[in-house]
Amino acid sequence: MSFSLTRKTDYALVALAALAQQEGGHDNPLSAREIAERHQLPAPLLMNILKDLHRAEIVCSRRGAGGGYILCKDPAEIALLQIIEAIEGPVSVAVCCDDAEPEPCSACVSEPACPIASPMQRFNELTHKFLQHVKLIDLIGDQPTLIQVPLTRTGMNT
Amino acid sequence: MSFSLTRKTDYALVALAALAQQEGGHDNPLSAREIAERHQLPAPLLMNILKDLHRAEIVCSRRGAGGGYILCKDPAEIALLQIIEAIEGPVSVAVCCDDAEPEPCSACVSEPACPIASPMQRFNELTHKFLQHVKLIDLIGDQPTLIQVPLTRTGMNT
DNA sequence: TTGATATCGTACCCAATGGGTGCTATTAAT
DNA sequence: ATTAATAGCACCCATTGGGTACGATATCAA
Repeated sequence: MSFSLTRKTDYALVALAALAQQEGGHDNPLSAREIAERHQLPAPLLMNILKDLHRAEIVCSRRGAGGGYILCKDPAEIALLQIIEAIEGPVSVAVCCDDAEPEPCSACVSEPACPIASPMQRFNELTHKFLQHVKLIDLIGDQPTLIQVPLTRTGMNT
Repeated sequence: MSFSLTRKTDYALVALAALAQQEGGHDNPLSAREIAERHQLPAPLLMNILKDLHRAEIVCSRRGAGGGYILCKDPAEIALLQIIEAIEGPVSVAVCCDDAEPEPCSACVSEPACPIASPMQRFNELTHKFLQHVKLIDLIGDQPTLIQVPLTRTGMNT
């Protein structure tokens, strides 16, 4: 079940698609409740999700009566990576052997040249680039998409 | 923490990398215990993982004394999708609105044209193609990689 | 034939976390 | 002032991923 979007991210995409289709721009925000009712989603949860999207500056909000959310960026500018990280936190695992990570994995402790490091780093790289290339518009727009993910070598410079 | 490989898949990659580097082919299998010790992984868990890889026919096994596992395919032929699915089960979520799924999601119940369907289907499509394009050799080999993931439109034929 | 070494299958346990709720504070329109 | 909305908490529960245990089976070697 891993390596798939969580349900919360699903909901986020639903909400973002709704916001993208909403007409009227800044003068016509869409409330969380409205979206929830329209798509039969649990309202309080969707509220939390929209809060997260707001914190990540993917959507703008207007409080008070008649308020709601609006998409403050172009759907072609919003990468899926942003959305996922807004909802679920940083996308990465096995950051071992990474400079940012002080604690190396068990394999690194014993091995001078950790054999996990590069495969894992490479895959994380790939995934990041992949998710950065996929934009919101690719998922809700009409045009077909071509994603190119080049993997330049890092580390393992034998 | 979602949309990342689980630790078990990490271990699987470690094991597969070890098997790929193993010399001697069918006459020189590598035991689970050997791999576990070499990389400081929990042995019983790694055994289970290798069992899964065997069930998925990614590795071949030889029982008994002097036995172990060998990579029975070319690392250029093994897609990451196979590995992940072998360890963690089918990679897909929100299969709603899919023919295979009898129970539609909440949104589909209410909406004649489910707005989630296509974004989710598209993303699953993308992810599948992505993971099919990434081969084991891409993660353990020396050459840089270029992954191209074309997304042809499906559904939503307005 | 016996023992040692492996995998094979299955069942089980525990901690982490994703999915979901509730409450209070704040902001804005009427 | 009242109502309608978001903002920020803190909390709960069921699922599942990470890890263990054990008995069965297969193979090599003495």
